[in-house]
Amino acid sequence: MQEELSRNIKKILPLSGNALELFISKFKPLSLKKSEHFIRQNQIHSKIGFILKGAMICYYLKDGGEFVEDFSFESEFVSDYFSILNNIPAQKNIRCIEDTDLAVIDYKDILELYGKNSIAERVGRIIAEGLFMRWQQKHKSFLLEDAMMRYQKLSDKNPELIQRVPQYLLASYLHVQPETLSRIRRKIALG
Amino acid sequence: MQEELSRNIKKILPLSGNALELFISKFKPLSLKKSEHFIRQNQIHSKIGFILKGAMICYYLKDGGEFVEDFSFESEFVSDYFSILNNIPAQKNIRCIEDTDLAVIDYKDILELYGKNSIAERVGRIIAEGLFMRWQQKHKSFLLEDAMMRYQKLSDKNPELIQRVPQYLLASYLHVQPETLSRIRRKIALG
DNA sequence: ATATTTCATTGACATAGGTCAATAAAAATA
DNA sequence: TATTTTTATTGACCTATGTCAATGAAATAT
Repeated sequence: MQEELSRNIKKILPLSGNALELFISKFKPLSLKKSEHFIRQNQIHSKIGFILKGAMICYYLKDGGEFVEDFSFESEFVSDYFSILNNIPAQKNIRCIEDTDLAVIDYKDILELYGKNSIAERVGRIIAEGLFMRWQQKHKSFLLEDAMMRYQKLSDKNPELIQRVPQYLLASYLHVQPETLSRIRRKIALG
Repeated sequence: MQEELSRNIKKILPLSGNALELFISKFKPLSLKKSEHFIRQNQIHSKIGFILKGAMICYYLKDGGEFVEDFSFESEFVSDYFSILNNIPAQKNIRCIEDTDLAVIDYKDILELYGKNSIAERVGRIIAEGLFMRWQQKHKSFLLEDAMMRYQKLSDKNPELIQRVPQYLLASYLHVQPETLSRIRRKIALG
């Protein structure tokens, strides 16, 4: 697993040599079946997963309903980073929507790395900056675009996702009802 | 200005001694009148302001309309950090809604600091983590709460803001029309 | 101080999206 | 493969919120 992990991590983080090896060595493999949870709301945890193969969703539970916040696929990290940083129980759920292989690291190992290796601190900053940008853009799209525009942009930018994800979850992610997404799709299909 | 700035920065960033002084020394004062812009969409820039006194809004222009993303007050930073990090022209506008005194630093000075001072990198990480958390929570509230709930939580958490900001801008921030916010307020007042 | 402009409120009405129910299609399971 | 469960589509209807217009209040400028 470590070789595959190393190869994939190198692609997305500016790490090499000693720092990379030290980082990689802390990961442990974890395989989950479709519909199994990696993290559940209210659970204490500090784990961060890296997806080697598979697909997952992050969602909030509210009034018995699921509100999808995000999808994650190969070579992406999954965690409730907010709750880890604040040292509080998970605020959200992370569940597999396909059989999934993960490499899992504990946040305390990352904190240790921050102490040991000066490059780690910089990588931590760059990751956090990336997360900030991603979430700001997400908020921007909710502020400026309606559901149809969000759907069209998503299917332009990430057509695979549309295929890979059930439509009722995609609807939740776009913040409309499944019926509404179905009507949006029909409207687009007709032109 | 530097003394006042130093006092305020100390409150919000884990900086002291040399690192603090070095950081503070790079700021330049700037005073803007109500309705003047600090940053305009499409403009090239790399400045970050720290509000000493006053109030500002960040907003996007789309189809001639203003979409308010955020308000900022004393002891808060304002910038289009996204465009700075990506080295692209500003994506948004930042304008004073009161006469405002700023201390302004250029991002290149911060980059320099990252090289010189190991603590700076950590502060940069912590700031970015804070930004990530803030924007993720903002997105979460749009996903889980309606405009009335968002208004109520905001006025509980930040009653001063409600007083200080014109209602039509607050409406835009909550992503409803001014008429709708007016009706939300009436509904709440009646119970 | 007065005039002018901007902002907040309210009503009437239109419309997008939500809800509920039925059916069809697809996927999972036996 | 057959059966059952889950998901997608469609129609009818309802409710939220947007739009437009009028009025009054507040802020700003002269």
